[in-house]
Amino acid sequence: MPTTASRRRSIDSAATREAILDAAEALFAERGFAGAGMREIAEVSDLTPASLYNHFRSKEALYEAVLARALTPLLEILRDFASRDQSLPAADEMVGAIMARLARTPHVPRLLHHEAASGAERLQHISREWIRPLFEQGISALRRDPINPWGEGEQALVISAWLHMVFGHFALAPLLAEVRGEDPLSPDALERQTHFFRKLARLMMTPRTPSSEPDPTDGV
Amino acid sequence: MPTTASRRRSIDSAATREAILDAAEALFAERGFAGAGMREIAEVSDLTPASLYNHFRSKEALYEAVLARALTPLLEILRDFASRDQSLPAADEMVGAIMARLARTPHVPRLLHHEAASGAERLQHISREWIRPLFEQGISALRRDPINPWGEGEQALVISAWLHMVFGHFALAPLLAEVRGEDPLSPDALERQTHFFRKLARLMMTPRTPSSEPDPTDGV
Amino acid sequence: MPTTASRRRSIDSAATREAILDAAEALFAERGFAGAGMREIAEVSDLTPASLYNHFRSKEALYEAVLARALTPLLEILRDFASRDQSLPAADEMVGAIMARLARTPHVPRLLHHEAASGAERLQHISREWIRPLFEQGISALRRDPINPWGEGEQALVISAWLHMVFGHFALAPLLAEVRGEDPLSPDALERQTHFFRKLARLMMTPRTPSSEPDPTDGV
Amino acid sequence: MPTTASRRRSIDSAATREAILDAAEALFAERGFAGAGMREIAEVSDLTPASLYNHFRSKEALYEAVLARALTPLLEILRDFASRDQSLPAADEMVGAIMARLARTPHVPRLLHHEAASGAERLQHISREWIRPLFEQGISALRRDPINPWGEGEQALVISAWLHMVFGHFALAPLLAEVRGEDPLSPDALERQTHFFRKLARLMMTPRTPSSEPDPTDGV
DNA sequence: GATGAATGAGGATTCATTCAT
DNA sequence: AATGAATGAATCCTCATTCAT
Repeated sequence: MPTTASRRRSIDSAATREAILDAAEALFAERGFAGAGMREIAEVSDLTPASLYNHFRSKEALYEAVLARALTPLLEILRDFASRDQSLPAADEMVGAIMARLARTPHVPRLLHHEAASGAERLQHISREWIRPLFEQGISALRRDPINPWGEGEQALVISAWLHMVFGHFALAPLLAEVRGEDPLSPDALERQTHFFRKLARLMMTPRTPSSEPDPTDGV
Repeated sequence: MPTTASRRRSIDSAATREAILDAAEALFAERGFAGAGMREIAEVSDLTPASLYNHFRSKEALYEAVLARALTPLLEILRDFASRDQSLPAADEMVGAIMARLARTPHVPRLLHHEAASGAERLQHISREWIRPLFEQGISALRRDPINPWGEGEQALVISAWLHMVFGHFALAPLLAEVRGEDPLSPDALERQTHFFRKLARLMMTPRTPSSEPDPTDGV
Repeated sequence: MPTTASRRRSIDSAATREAILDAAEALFAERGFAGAGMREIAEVSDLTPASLYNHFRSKEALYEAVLARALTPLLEILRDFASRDQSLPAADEMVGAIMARLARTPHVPRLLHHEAASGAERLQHISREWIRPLFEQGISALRRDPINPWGEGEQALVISAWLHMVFGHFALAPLLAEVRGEDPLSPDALERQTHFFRKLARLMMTPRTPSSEPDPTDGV
Repeated sequence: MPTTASRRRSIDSAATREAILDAAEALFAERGFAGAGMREIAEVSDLTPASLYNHFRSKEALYEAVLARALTPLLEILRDFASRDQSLPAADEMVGAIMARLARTPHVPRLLHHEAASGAERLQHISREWIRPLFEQGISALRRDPINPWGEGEQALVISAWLHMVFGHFALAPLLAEVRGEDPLSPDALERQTHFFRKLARLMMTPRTPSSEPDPTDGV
């Protein structure tokens, strides 16, 4: 049974830890692992660089804690969906929920993009621990939908495409904002985007209308 | 008229310059601007760090040279497509050609992702100079296609989606390789991916079949 | 009159203090003052660095406490010998007793070596307080032995030589262990060493046999 | 064939390297590995800390270079003696020459003392590379002297004793200076010390006069 | 008496860059 | 054009120490 004092201290400590994670998440997302400095993270957290090390053993450890905290909720959403049997297209709702979630932590996709590009050691860990489950849940949801037009070999490509579209929307938001002259993360824009995704999802899940056009052959 | 010696030296110099750009492109793509070091770039180019400065004024200048060299061909492809009037869905071929091009310089999308995530000053320049034209060409191509099912407000979203899917395929390749257990950049995988993109493009350009499902309303 | 509780606490405290001194002695001996860290000392003492400061004002203070605790018994042995009048070569027994004592605290000579090499401020204190008495007792013992072959000017050198041999045996033990393939501090090795020292002591105290060899002249 | 310029640069570089080694040797000897700071070494060498790394990969590498430069001449003296067959006691001259050499680089013994006390990994290397040869040469010299009074098991102890006396004289010089009120490294003191060592060497090599005293038994 | 958290000073090392050669 | 050496600034991190609890 913790004493009042120790409970208080533990609460303070947990708050500080979260503050550090917040600062680190934003900076790592913005500048990548190498580009974000402990000094700056400390400044944003209202601490001295030395103090960070009372909470995280190293920059690496801090980074991993950021990733874990950021990715866990996503995985839980996926798991939640997988556990329910849904008659309406799974992708439709899945995307909606994830959009809502990512809207609250838009740094996550950027973190993932940085990581993905790096091809570094850490990537393996992330891939196995977080992304592969995400894929598996997505593919199994696809399989349960009997009328979708995609063959066995295309399912992974469908999931990848959604991964790119959803995560890309958030990760490339600064770029899109510049180009489109509107913040893609504003509530308004997000709603339109979600709407678009749903429309696209239904399009992608529609049983193939036997088209008269021949399948074009690539000259790639 | 340059002497033989000076022309030779100039050729050597140009070759060295390209070697540096190659090394820098790979490293900037892998680790971002901050994460790539001049020392390492020099090593890969078989030079001393000091020598890099005989070819580029600074790390910044080198980075910009890398971006320019990488993005120019893409833009040219786009311009080329825009100049021709094409009856078949523009997106279909555009994607095919860009896939083929990116397959040869897979670093480019990663560079762009790093840049996009940063939200830094440089982003403005890139956006205006490179991405906005790319968007405009894409949208104008969409508009010229009279039967596509997307409303005026959705066109930018369609282009964005394609940007995410195409660039994401290359930029997240290391991650996808881990997850899918297959290199997404292998010729085989690339062909399947292109095929998938074409199928999807036709799907997305198909005139809307009046669906019986009501348009779902978001609870986002 | 202390209460039971307070006496208990005081005993605990004393025990903790000793534990800290033990840890510190070992680490200072191994790595010198600068090389030993409070963090490590705390770990070995099963405490937090902060807790050390409940027992010692500073690292300096802890170091001095270690020295005092380590050197006092040696000085007492010396004093004890000086107080008794001994007909048999003083050095003989003195060495034996000191060997036995040092065998129990082999860190002491290493501490002294670190200190001696440093030439630092602290050295003065140690020298005056501990080493000078040791020398004086040794020299006065030499003087009381009427038949030793050493002139007045050589007495300090004799004592120095013994200091080096005895302390060196313990201080350089890790090195000797490596070289000789045997731990010089094992009971067996220590006994042989003591035996050797006694033999040498008798040799050094033997009255000079008028040698026919001329005193060699140095070509140094 | 080096150009004039490159030869000049190489000479300058070598001089700088030596300057760094000089500074490092003195500081490592005085304060040990942990106690000596790169900043201070740089200051003494009239350089910036960063510049040190143009000449040595790390503090460790610098330290090892210091040790190598310091110990090599000693080993050569030893090897030289071993190669000559000498009728007069080998130890006598060996000690003289080494004293003369150490008088010129009095830091070496202190370095060795620091190392020896540390029991660290590096010790193995030093022991095998430098000290063991020194021992072997010494013991083989002892063996070649047919009349010395030491048994087979005592030879290593004799060598150890000399190691302690000779190296101790230099390593503990700051302490002895304090205690004896005279610098043991002054030319005068060194000559007396060498003389003493020679006298002692002859004493130790004297064939055993059958003493009537019984060999004392230790009560250790 | 013990400790978790905080910190200023300093640790070694790397950074991008310059310049004489 | 190429480079070895030099460097100021910054890197991550550890240090001894303090203090509220």
